[in-house]
Amino acid sequence: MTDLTYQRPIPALLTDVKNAAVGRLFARMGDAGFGDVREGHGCVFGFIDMEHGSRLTDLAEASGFTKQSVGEAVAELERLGYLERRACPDDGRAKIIHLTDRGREAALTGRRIFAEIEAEWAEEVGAEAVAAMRAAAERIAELEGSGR
Amino acid sequence: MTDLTYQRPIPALLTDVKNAAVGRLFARMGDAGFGDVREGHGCVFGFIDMEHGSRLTDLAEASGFTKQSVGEAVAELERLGYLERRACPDDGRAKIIHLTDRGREAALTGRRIFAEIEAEWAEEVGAEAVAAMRAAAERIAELEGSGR
DNA sequence: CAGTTTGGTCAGGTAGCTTGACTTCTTGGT
DNA sequence: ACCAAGAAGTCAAGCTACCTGACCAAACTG
Repeated sequence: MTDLTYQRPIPALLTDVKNAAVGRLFARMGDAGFGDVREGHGCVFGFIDMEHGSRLTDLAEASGFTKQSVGEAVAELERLGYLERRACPDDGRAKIIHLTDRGREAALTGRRIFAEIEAEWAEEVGAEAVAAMRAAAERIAELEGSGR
Repeated sequence: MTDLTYQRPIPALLTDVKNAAVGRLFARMGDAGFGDVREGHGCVFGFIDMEHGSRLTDLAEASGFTKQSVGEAVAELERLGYLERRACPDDGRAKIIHLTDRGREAALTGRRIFAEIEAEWAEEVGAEAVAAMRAAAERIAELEGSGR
C-alpha cells in the first residue's frame, strides 16, 4: 500500500471486480426471488436462445464449458423449474432446452441487474471510466479468444 | 453476436481477460524456468514482503484467502525451493516466511511479465484503453473492498 | 447399409478452496 | 504471578465446480 511503484497484479484486480459484480448480482437475484440460481448456471442463462431454445452442445460450445458441465447445470435448472427439455423434432438424438416463464423472468432479471451494476459503477467512478473498462476488456477478450 | 442490444455479462468478460493474462503469465514463467509455479501461489508471491518476509496470517489477510489455503501454498513453495520458513524472534508461535534467491527471482520475473502483458495489450488496443481499464478496475475494487 | 460422426448421459476424478477442531504460545487483567 | 482469552499455525475432512473417459443411440456418409 505504501509502495508507489507496485502495480496490483492484473488478474487479482480483475477477479476482485468480477467478484464484486457477482456478489451484487446474486444478492439481488435472491431479493428478486431467484435465490436458487447459482453462478454455475451462467453457462445456460448467458447463452441460451430465449426465443427458440438451444441445444446442449451449442451452450457448451458458446460458454466454453464441457457438455457434461453444462448438462449438470441444465439438469439442476430443470429441477428448479427454470427450464424444460423437449425432444428435437428434427434430430432424434437432440433435445431443445427451453426457458420456462420463470426461467425467462430470471434471465431478464439477471440482465437488468447487470445493467444496474454498471450504472452504479458509472455513478461511483464515472461513466466514461466504466465504458472504457468494458470496451478495453471486450477488445482484449476478442483478440485473445481468436488466437486460441 | 448478432443481437446488438446484448451486452456481454461483465463477470464473463472480466474472467476472459483475466484468463488471457494468466495464460500468458504461466506460459512465460515456464519459459523462464519457473514451470512449477502455479496460480494458487499468487497469494504468496503477490503479497509477501520481499525484504523482510511475512507471516502466514498477514499473507492470508492481504490475499483474502484462509490461513489454511495460504499455508498449503507456502508448504509447496518451500518444498520447491522458493521460500524458507524461519522462527520469528519476537513471537514463538509465528514463523517468518522469506523468499529464497530463487523465490525472489521468480517474484520479479512474474512482475516483469505482468508489465509486459499490459504493454502488449497497450500495443493491441491502445495504451489509453488499457490504462483506463486498470484505473477503473482499481477504483471499483477499492470501493467494493472498503464496503465489505 | 456398414462406418463414422454427433448429441447427450453416466461414472469417476481432481484442484482449489472451505470450515472445524486443535496445539502452542502470547497477552492482559486482577 | 496467574489464569483466561486470544492469536499463530497445523491437521483433518469436506465441498464445489469443474474436468476426462467411456458409452449409447441416432444421424449422416459413402
